[in-house]
Amino acid sequence: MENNIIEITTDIIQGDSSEVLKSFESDSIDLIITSPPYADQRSFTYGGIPPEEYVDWFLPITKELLRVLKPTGTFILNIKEKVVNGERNTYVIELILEMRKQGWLWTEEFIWHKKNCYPGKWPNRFRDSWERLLQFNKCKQFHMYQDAVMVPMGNWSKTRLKNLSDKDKTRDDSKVGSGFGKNISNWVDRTMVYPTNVLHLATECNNKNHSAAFPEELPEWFIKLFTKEFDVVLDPFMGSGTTLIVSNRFRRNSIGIDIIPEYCEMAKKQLNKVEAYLYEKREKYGKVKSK
Amino acid sequence: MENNIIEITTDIIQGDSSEVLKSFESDSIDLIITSPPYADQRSFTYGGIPPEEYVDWFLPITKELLRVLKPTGTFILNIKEKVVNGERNTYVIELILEMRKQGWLWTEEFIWHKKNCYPGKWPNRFRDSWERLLQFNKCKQFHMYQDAVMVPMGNWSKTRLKNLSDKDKTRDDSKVGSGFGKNISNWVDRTMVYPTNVLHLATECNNKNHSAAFPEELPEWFIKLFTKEFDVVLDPFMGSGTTLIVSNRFRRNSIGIDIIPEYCEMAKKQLNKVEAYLYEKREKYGKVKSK
DNA sequence: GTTCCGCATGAATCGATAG
DNA sequence: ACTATCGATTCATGCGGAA
Repeated sequence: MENNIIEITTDIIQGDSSEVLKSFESDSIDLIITSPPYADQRSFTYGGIPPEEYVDWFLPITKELLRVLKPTGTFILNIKEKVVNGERNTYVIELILEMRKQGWLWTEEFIWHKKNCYPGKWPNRFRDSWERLLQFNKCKQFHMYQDAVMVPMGNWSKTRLKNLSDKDKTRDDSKVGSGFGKNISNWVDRTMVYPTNVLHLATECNNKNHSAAFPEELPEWFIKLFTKEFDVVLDPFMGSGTTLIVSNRFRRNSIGIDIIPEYCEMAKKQLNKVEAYLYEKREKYGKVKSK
Repeated sequence: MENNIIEITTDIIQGDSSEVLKSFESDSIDLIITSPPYADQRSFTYGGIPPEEYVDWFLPITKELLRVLKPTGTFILNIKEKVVNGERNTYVIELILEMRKQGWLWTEEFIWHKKNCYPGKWPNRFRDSWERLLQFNKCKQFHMYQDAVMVPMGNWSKTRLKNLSDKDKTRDDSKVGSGFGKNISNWVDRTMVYPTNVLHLATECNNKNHSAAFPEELPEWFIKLFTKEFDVVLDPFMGSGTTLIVSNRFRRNSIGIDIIPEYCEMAKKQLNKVEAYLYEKREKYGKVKSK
């Protein structure tokens, strides 16, 4: 058979996830990754849910997510409890317990260490520089592609990660052995190492309007770790669409849902840019291989 | 009044914390910092508690801890849930919820990022390189001395911390009051910054036998942050006595409890070494000022 | 089939030493 | 003072075998 282009589909659905998801087929999603609106007492702009209602608000959605996820799939939930009345609120840990009652397995908790976190100073509290990345699964036997997220070891990682475009990454990795001679030959044996469950990423999100945006590296890491090409990624709180853009870039199908029409528009615009860019690339570099 | 030596007391009590603590005076402790035996299904060597019994086992102790803590005091709990049957067990988050019912405030959760974590490779899991440091308080108005844990900014921190042996540290700190003050105050403006709630420490403890040891930097950080000189520090699961040794070094009174006689002996030996050393120092550098 | 325990497997960073 | 080695350190999991 000849090589042909397999289209990567990227769907944006405007609506309430708890309703929209009901029309989804069961066992159809490979990875759910999302950063839901955090509980917030004050700003009710973007679905700001009061902390005490947060669990009840979220559970109907996680119930549908459990249904639509493939048995081998994974659900990554980026969340962090707010300080309410001088205390860390408990809605996140209550949510974990309730989700387990629904049938979710709480497989792991990754830490996202935000290297440049919000500035500020308080008399009885330091700056909060980490968030939870809760991993939930349907079954113990889920897909995990660990090799896809190996990182350069030691101090190289820092200097290297600074100035790389997307393409430099792969090319760099394959060419490391040749160019620099003896210095590098020491490293060649074991340049790449497995990461741990602590992620060090700076929080640089392009879309400052969205209240719950994460940097592209975050969905990228989990998309590489838990999906392969042509798998389906779902973000039930799409926001500005970072998850979809990254999915598209790495040739994963994706679906984004958001209740706010403006975000859907914004995500569409972003995607059009990306797709135009990708189309150019295809023309330039030839057609994409089918799987 | 003349300068005179105020003795720093360091008490070691062999026994079960849930019983021993009952004889303690209420509202008498400034800081509780401890790393209790983690739940473990398998090894019952050091009070290995099965996960499903962990909360019930711990709650009577936290009840007493709440009583003996000063209203302005803090309780730091170093803990991490094990993987049980492919899932992160929930005993830690259940413990948080139950402790709040006792009256504790869950003020903050620090992350201890263990830079050199346990080896291993598993098909569906990366190495676990972080632990929780849960901060509990009795009242919202607790003592916090943020300036005491400011860190040199940028790369200096690394290079400085590298070259510090234990002796250098003590010498540093004992001299801070006198000669070096001015120099430091110059730097404070631009080189010292407040830390965040993520601690980066390597796990190297001198006492290899103890199954529940943390590195000295950990209690050091919290002792500086939450106590001043001559305050009282309590470790209800003393183990090899790291908390007491550090308390002593920084001129805090301390009390350690452990159920295992061998650990009490070990801690006493360690302390004797330290005290002999300190005595030498005093002779050399003159008497210690009273408060 | 269950559940239990023992044991082999397992990776990267830090610190000190030497060049 | 910087670099490159070596050696030491680490509160784990999953698997298999036994009860």
